[in-house]
Amino acid sequence: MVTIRDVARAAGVSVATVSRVYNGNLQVKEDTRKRVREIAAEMGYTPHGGARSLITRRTHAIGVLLPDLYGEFFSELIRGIDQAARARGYHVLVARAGHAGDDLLTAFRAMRGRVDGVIVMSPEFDQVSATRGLPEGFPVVLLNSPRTDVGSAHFGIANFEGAHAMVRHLIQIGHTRIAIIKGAERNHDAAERLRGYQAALVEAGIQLDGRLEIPGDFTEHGGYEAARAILALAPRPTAVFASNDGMALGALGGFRDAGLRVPGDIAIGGFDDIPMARYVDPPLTTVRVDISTLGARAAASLLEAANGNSSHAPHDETMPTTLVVRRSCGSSSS
Amino acid sequence: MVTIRDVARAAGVSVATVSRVYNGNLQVKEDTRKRVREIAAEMGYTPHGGARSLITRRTHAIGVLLPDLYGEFFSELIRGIDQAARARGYHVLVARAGHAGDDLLTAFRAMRGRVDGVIVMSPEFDQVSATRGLPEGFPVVLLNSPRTDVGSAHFGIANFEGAHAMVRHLIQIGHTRIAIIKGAERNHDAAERLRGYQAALVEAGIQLDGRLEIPGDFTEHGGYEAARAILALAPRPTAVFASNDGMALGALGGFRDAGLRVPGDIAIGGFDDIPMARYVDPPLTTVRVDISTLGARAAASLLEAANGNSSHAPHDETMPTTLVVRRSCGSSSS
DNA sequence: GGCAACAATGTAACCGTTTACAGAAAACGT
DNA sequence: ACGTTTTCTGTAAACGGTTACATTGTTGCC
Repeated sequence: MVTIRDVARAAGVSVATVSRVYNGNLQVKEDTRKRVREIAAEMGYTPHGGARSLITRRTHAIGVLLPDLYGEFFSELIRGIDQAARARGYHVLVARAGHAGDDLLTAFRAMRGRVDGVIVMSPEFDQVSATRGLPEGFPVVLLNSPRTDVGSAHFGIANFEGAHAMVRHLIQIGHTRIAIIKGAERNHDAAERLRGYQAALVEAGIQLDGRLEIPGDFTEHGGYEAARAILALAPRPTAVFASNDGMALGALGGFRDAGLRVPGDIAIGGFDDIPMARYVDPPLTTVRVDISTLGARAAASLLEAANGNSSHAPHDETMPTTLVVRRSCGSSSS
Repeated sequence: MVTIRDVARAAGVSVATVSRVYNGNLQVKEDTRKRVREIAAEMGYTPHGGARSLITRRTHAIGVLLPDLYGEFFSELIRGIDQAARARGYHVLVARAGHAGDDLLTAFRAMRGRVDGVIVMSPEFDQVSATRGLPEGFPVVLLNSPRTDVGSAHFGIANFEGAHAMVRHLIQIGHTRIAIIKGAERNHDAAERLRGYQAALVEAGIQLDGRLEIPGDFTEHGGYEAARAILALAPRPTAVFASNDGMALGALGGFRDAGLRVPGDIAIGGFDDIPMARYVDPPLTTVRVDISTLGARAAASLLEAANGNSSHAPHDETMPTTLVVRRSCGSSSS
């Protein structure tokens, strides 16, 4: 591996000069610069990023800690983050930071000295506490987590509003007995969506009924199971709000296997608007979230903080959601 | 930011001792070790990965260069890579290495000193050449690229065999006039799938017809456009093999918009078996590829090479594919 | 008690860069 | 010709760790 010293020796200059050439420092005579460039190219020299960042204290990379790497939600998120990062000349280090206790902390440690800041998504309440005891002043932005004093910024989704809009829509088209398939326990997004559901019902003067709040886990399989639980209810709900599209899809399968027609016999609404939502039969009414933009915004905010431009106070941004009406609920004209 | 020297001073030992404690070196007395650990924890010390890797020459990270970060193919790939990497204590650095000329080379340079090896996916023929002029001995595994002498290993998909099996299936259930929607130009996977299609036809004694080879670009929109081109053909093909599922979905929409029934009026087959394939109506007959395993295998191979265990000669592995028959082609019983 | 062997720790060189500071050479004004 | 400034280049000290080697303190053995 050829180092800056090898190049310097070959070009008959000092390492400082070579370094200056590579950093666009103007204080180098034109022909010296040219000679160094040529020799370096010839030798196949590439500056060692690690060494450089040791002294400059900038890695030009940001870390992303995610609970999971599965599915379109994350691919969209990473896409948005990468896009914003690369636009500013930054790289992206991705890692799974599991659900297990100190997993997050371990991942954090591993990133020390490798990244200029971290985007953390840890929807589980307790994990955020693990974020404490991290080097202070280290830029962190939190995604979809309950607001805390940790982190320089916080980005989230309008879970409450989205769920609220969805359920209000169901009520508007005539449903009064509406079940919800809840998201994972101790998950912040899930809790907010449940709140939105309840608020919409209360506003419409509909009595809350705990039996209509079916446990779920955000997986397709969980949705399928939930559908069976719903079928056992008497009287049967006429509509179901699944806390995410994955579960909505599972429930769709469950109902169909039981011989019910959607939306004829039972209406279903989801949340997220994953690309698949448009393709199922019937197409899924759901709540759209622009995930890649969420990621891009988070990355942009992180990089601002990392570059000291954190002029503005701790940032807290919530991405709006929009209701996307398709056929799985029956249109309002039905 | 607290360094190893701060800890050493506070604990009244030398930096060497602290370092030894953190590297599990046994040559440290039990109570010294304990004291150092306590003080370090109290001060919130975290070893600086960058500094460490400078001298150890191991970063415990691998880089992944992808042409795109969009869709389920990549999310699955990254998931597999991350899984294999983390199982061995490695991290993953993801970057888009665009289609533009020397983009790949730039990305490569940026990774120098940050990763122990790189997984490169560059289905475009010409890009691989850019891979030359990289530090020799640097572990690189190529994904879905034409075989070359570059890189320590090569992983791919059985594109030819998969396409061949798909088309043979179409022939078996009675089709003789079969169109193909081709993949992106100059793309290796696309070229192989086309070869598989042609071979299956030739084997069945069916005359090749260039007009049945519709251009495509692997996007859903491209599939939609291709469907319109196919409808203009006379006589109309009775079956279409789309070079990937995205285009198959687009074509499905195109045919439906034109009032055709699938598979009644025209059969469609795809390639990849993205999760969505199961959910569309009718469910898509396609060729399954285990993408996350592909990623995991590639990562495992890379890490072996990076750790000098490259006992075996340059590795070349092809992931098998399996035909998944669903309803979009009509079953063989039809 | 003296000496070898061993265990625990310290000293300092090194990894590949950047950059403050200093020195040399060239250009300038008088 | 000479001092002064300006431009270019070199020297060496960081950055935060690891590790070969040297040093010190113990123990075991005769």
